[in-house]
Amino acid sequence: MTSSPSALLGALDPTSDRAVFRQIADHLREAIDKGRFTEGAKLPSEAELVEHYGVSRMTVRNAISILQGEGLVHAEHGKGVYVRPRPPVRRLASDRFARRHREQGKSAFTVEAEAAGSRPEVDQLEVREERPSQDIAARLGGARKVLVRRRRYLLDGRPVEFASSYLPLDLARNTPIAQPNPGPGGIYARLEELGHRLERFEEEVRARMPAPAEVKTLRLAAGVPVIHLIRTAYDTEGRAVEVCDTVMAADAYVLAYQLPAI
Amino acid sequence: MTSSPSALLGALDPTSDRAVFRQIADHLREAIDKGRFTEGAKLPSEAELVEHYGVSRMTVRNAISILQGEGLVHAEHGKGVYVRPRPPVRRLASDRFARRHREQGKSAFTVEAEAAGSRPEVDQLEVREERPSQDIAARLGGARKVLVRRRRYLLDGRPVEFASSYLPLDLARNTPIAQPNPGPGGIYARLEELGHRLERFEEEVRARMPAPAEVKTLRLAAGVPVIHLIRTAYDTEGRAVEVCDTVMAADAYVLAYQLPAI
DNA sequence: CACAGCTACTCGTATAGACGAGTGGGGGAG
DNA sequence: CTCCCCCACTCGTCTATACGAGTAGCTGTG
Repeated sequence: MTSSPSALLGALDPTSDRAVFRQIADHLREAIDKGRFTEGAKLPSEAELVEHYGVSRMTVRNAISILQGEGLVHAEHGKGVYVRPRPPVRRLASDRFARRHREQGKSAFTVEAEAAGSRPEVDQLEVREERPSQDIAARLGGARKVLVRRRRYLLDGRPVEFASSYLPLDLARNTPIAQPNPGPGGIYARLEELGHRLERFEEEVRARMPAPAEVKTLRLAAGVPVIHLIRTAYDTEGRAVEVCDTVMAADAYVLAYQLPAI
Repeated sequence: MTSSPSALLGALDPTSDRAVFRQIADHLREAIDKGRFTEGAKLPSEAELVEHYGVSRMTVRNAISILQGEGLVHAEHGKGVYVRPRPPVRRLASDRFARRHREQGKSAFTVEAEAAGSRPEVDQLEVREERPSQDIAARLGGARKVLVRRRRYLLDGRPVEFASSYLPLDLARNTPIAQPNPGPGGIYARLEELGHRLERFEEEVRARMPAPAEVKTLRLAAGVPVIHLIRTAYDTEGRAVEVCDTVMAADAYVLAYQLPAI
């Protein structure tokens, strides 16, 4: 016998013109915000909420779906509705492409994850030649064919990021970059060995709700947006030598940048 | 008499184990992606979809609510469900805090918006003294009281950003910074006049779904995340002189950064 | 012609009920 | 005692219905 939700949740206000399911959502949200339900805690079941508020089940489900859309809770079939724990975030430092980080044997992702005590994995690696989209082609200065490297990154078994790198084919073909494992320091190290000394990166950051394919690939919970990052790498001659298109689970990342006050 | 949706939408697959409302959502999403419904176009009404698929209205509404959660469509009471137009985005360039931009009379937001042909407004301006949250205090090096400047930014009447600046009180009290209008070049110009020459900014970027208050302030549609940006400004002595906490409508912004390849 | 009101259409909210499917615990069979 | 099955509980899907409320166009009245 679980204790009645009445101890934690108030009563509806029949005089309010706020819809009943919104009032219920408000109650639950407030209870979560105030710590009456902590991370990982189980909310009252739909049946209990129906009983407590004296409304129909669809009304209760409607309320819960609001909280799901806000990313506050997630439902587990057959078990219950739980307050979503905030997963540990991975901080992308602004110096993550500093040359000194490339001197080591492992990839930046691996080194950084292990330093943070997480278990890194790379997954779904795919290397192929393609005709680029108009956008990618334009960013690469009009390349007509590109080498694409796709891969998925996981932390402790959880997918957190899916990235596609595009390189002009004339630059990458028949080089270690076209190998699944490009070697220590990653493709940036190889690019520099090939004579393309990197000068700067440009990053564009957007946020949006994920497409269904992204929900699947990143195993995203309801109410989790994605950060869409497009990075272009330029060499010292001003040529765009790589475009990396990355989709990240927004609840797993915080991006950090340093801006000089010129 | 509107034309039947049958011309644009397929039929359900009864052998599929995908839920009916998901199949309907898939159909509509595909039709939108393929341009059979363009931006601003009206989807078939709930009644028409009920008729077309032979399902109950709740099932159709369930399907539509998926698309709303993805930010693809929005419903207008009494009118219909429309494909969400992508609003013009404001690009925040990485040099937006360059000193040369402060030399002019107007604020960065105003100058930039007018250059882009939009009508900028600043709104809900509030200046007050407060005890900072633990997080803000830590970022400001342990300040116990701060001056807070809050304001909302609008483009062409649409709220796009809500920002709060926090400055150590000992630094900002009885200066033009404590005035509602701090004068040409904004508070960064005033800080430099006060002897705090700015050296660098640190920005942290997160994305998440908005809290209800943010939905209201930014008049956010369903399925639009927010970008949460926290910027700390440091002077040449390494002191944190301002923290700016900004919440932006994610569909209105793209952030651009330049990273040197050191 | 102008305008008020009716009406048909739209989505919003809410009810009551049914069945399906995943989970976990308790009790009975071996 | 161990294992398996069943049952109770959970959320997931779907139907059918009802009324409320916003919108827009048509129509009849003044």
